[in-house]
This record gives sequence, structure tokens and C-alpha cells, in this order.
Amino acid sequence: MEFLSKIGAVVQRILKEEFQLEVDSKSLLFNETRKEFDGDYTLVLFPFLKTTRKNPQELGKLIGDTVVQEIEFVQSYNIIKGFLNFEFHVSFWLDILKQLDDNGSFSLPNNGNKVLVEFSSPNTNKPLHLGHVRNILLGWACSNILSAAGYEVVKTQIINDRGIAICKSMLAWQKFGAGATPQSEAMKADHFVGHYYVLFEKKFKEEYSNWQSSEEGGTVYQNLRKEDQSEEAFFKSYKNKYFNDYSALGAEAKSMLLKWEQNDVDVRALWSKMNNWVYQGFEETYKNLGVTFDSIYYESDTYTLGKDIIQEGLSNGVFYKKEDGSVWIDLEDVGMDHKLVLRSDGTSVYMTQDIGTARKRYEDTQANGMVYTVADEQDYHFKALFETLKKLEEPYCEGLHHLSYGMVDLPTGKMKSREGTVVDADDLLKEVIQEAKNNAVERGEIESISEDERQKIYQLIGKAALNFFILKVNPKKRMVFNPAESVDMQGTTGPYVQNAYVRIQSIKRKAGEMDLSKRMEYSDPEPIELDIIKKLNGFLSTLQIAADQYDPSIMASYCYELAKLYHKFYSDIRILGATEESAKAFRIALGNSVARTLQEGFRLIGIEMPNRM
RNA sequence: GGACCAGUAGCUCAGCUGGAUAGAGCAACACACUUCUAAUGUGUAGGUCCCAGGUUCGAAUCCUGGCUGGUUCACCA
Repeated sequence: MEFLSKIGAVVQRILKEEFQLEVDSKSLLFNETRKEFDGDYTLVLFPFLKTTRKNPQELGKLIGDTVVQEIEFVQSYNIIKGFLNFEFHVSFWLDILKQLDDNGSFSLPNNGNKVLVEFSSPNTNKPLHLGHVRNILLGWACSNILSAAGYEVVKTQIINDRGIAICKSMLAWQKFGAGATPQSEAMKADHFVGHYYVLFEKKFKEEYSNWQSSEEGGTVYQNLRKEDQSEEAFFKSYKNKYFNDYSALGAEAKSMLLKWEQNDVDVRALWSKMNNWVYQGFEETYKNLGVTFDSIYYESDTYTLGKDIIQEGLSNGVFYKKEDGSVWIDLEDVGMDHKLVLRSDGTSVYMTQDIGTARKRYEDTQANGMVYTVADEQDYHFKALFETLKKLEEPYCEGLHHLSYGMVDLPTGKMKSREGTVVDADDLLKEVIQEAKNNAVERGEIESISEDERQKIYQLIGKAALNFFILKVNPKKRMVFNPAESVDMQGTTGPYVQNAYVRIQSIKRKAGEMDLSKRMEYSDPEPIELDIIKKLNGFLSTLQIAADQYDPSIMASYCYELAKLYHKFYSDIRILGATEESAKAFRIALGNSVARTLQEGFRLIGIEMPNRM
């Protein structure tokens, strides 16, 4: 805040002139004065007491007197213990509000950086679930926040469209589908494909179970079991081995994968057909979540990338080759291990592709930064990837960030797709919207508007509840998703914030066309009104912090706090019923400013405002 | 075993680049709608900030060591 550095400069000068004490502006911390004391901002004097050999009263008086004398907007000061509280003129805050109204901006100037934000990045064998929802909302909100903070942003995703998982769906459809289509079954297309993935797992499980009681299975168990290992525990741990070495279904799926890699025409056609169904379904979910992408990368295109860079790195000593032909990078100097970048048979690993994809994206966009929205189980991988890209001296290597987020747990424990405890993204959206509708119908505020508009409002409210519930939590924290609480619309929720906005709209409608110029005559604001102005003034610095930390929860909290102040203001103070015309005009103008700020803050975290609710 | 992340009210979370008496919401209880949308506001109650040391005028915040939960350390992705 500019005005604080003005005070800071005076303090610095005094400390230097009087005590030969050089203090840099960073160590001069001004805090907002706590509610229970008089003042706007507080300078903590303790750090200077020893070196100046003054007590707080003396030092505070010296600084306070000078600041009040030299800085026109500081009206007075008081000293409590080691805290020097500055009180500003009321007119200063009224001017701030006017400036925000006249040429206030909700974004920061372009900073010359271009950043690519990757999020969502699903597999194509099943529909999106709650885990994806957190990923998508985080990535989307971060994109908006970075964009408002002055970055040029490219939103992208990489779709994992190949591999054994999609082959399982394909195989199950081929064997058991009898030519069914999403249309013929009237199913959302990605759910249709997911159904066959589940069917495959079911048939495989049956097959495995039969094998376990067969002679062959029994022999394997007797020969390979560890001591004290129960039959159940053994077969649980043996599942992968069985899939690869014994299973007929496993063999078929693997053969399909092989054919895919050999570009078999029929398999490729089937693959395209099923992936396209999934994409149709995803598109619908993205639309309902309100997110879009600027570009899409497919793993089937990118999985071959990176090998040439490995050669490059070998020749200039970034990588080294072992006797068996495998290629590695030594990351011990940054506290990590040696990491494989190419297998001994010359095929790629995850790391290889990611190195190649990063460079391709740089070539495609010239972005000097990349943000990867990926769950925190991959922290180590991304650390290794970024260090590798640094050693390769890639031009964008200083702008890499892993937007790491914690898993989403249910109150009953972890989500496990195998145990059917996942929360489906589409179901979730439906539920919150239905809950919004139930509430709205009960309240009856919007009975008079058209059915179409009502539906639209239910959606906005339901989505607000869901988005806010997920985004209010710091990304890196593991979060508990309680379905009952996620549809809550009271307290620290999206609808609570929307409600503040709606109240303002309602007042504007009632006020009609009004000349607000009289607000300039309003000179004696209530404390709550000043609190609101201070909060409004904090929007841009909040945006900056949220962008620096890649953390939408900071913006979500800000909006909640502003809405909370407005709700209190609304209940304590007459707006349309104000006795003075100037007060009425001022309060309407203040409301307008709050509404715009809430709307913009919520837009950044992917939530739209209704005009009624 | 090494590394990383988390641990704050019954529950869900803020606060963490050190500052005044640790804050919200939910749940509980009590109040406030003839008055601008009560999806609101007010109040009561609720705390060993995981534990133990250390640094400091001052520690939920920083350091060290533990404890608990999670993740990771694959020629898997």
C-alpha cells in the first residue's frame, strides 16, 4: 500500500537522523490495528527500543509527532505498550473509496510473463470424479488469478488417452457390449465407457477368483506364499502378477495394447470411437463446471517425445549411461537421488515424456512459465522434473511450478475407485443444484420470475456452494469432503457471498435511477462503513498474494470477509431509509463498490453472481 | 529406513515472511423479521495451537528432537 510506505519513509528518516540507525523498508512492518484499539495501522516499536535506548513512550512520541506533522492524512496517534497506532483522517478513507469508484481496477498491469497452466488431465477410461473436480477448480481459479495479476495465461491439459486402462474398456465393450452405444443405452457417453471399465474389472475378478480355487492357483499359492501369509493376503498381492502371467482377459488386453502400438487399423478405430465418446462426456462436465481450455495435448501424441533431448543431454554430460544402456540423471547435488530417464531397451518412462512435452509446449507457446496442477503424490516426480529441466538449461526452467494439492477424503475415509466409493463429478453437481433448488423453493423469493431464469439461478447457487466449499481450503491441505456440508448454503459458503451481492442488487432496484453525487457531502461515516472501505482497498494486494502463492483460497476468504462486513452493515444501518440524502447516496455507492468487488473476486474463483436468489 | 506434507474449539477450516487478549463457520443454547431478500444479524458456551526443549523483549508462527496421520523413494503412470 502506497500510503504506508510514505509513513515508513518518515520513520526511516527519523531513525537514521536521530539514532544513526539504518532500517530497510522491509523490516518496517505495519499491521492493521486490532479492533479493540483506536487507529488504522500500527507500527511495532519493540525492535528499535534496544538500539535507540528509548522507552516506547519516548520513541513513539518522537515518531508520532513527526508523522502527524508531516503526513497530511495521519490525524493522530496513540501508544499502547510497544505499539504505535496511527489514526487516519476520515476524509482519507472517503477519498480512497472515490478513487476506487472512479478509476479502480481489479487487475494488475501486464508483467510480461506468459504462463501455461495445465489442469484436469484425466484418463479416458472412466468419468471425472471428485478428485478431478478439485483439480479442475483449482487450475481454473489459478488461471484466472494469474491472468488478473498480469500474466498472459494459456490453459491446457494433457489427456491420458492411451495405455492399458482404456484397452480394458475397449475389450469389455468388444466382448460384452453387443454393439451398444451411449445413444442406445441413453447414457452420458463417458459414463457409458466407464461402465465397461468396471465390467472388465468385474469379469477379471471372477476369472481370478476361479483361478484361485483351481489346481494351478493352489499350487502357486503353496509354492510362493510367505510364511504366515493368509490365502487372502497372498492373492491380493499376487493380482498384478496374475494379470500379466496367467489371465486370459489380461492377455487379451495386453494384446490389444500391443496392436494399438503397432497401429492396427481395427484397434485404432475402436480406440477412437471410445475416446470420442469419453470426450463428449467430458465436454459436458466441463461446460457444467464452467471451464474451458485454450489447447489440449494428447498422450498418444506426446509419449514419443523427449528421446532426442535425452541424446542431447547425454552428449553434453547432463545425463549418463549405465552399462546396461539405461540413461540416468544425477540429482544428488540438489538432495535427491539418481533418476532414470530412459530404459535400457531404449523406451521412455514418464520423465522422458514430460521433458519432451515441456519443450514442445515452449516451442508452441513461448511461455516462460508452466504450472502443473497435479496431486501431491507426485511431489517428488515434479521436483525431479524441474531440477532436470534446470540442468538442461531450458529457457522456461525458472518459471516452473507444481500446483500440488492434497487428496480429497470422504468422512468415511479414502475414495477408492475399486471399492466404488468415488463421488462422481456429474452426480455431485446435480446434487448441489437440487439442494439449491430445494432451498430456493422454500424461501420463495424468486417465484415470480420465469422457469428458465429460475433454473439458471439454481445452477449458479449450487455451483457456488460446490466451488466455494472446495476452493476455500488451502490447496496443499488434504481435505475432507462431507457431502452434507458441501450442499450447505449458510455460513462460510458460496451462497452466503452471493446473498450479499443479491441484497445490493435488490436495493439498487428499489432505489431506481438515482443521482449519487450527493454522496460527496457525506463526511461522518460509521465505523462499519470505514471497515468496508478498508477491505475494498485490499483487493489488489489480496490478488497479488493469491497469485504469488498460487492459492485461490486466499481470494475465497477475502470475498467471504467482504460479504460478512456487508451483511453486518446491512443489518445495522438503514440504507434506503437513511435520514440524510447524502448518507443514502453514499451507502448505495458503497454497495455498488462492494458488489463489483465481490463479483470480480468470485469470477476469479469460477463463480457467477445471480441477481436474485 | 530416507525425504516431503499435514496436526489449531466436538466437526470443517482461517491465522504461520515472529507482535497486543488465537479467529470464523457448522453443530448446541438464547435473541432479532408490520422496516432495504432472515441463504442474515446479535449473544452464550466451547482451546494443553500434537508433545518436549531452544532462539527472542515477544513463538500457533522460526530451529532441534520426538509423536500421530498421509504421501513418496519402480527400467509403473
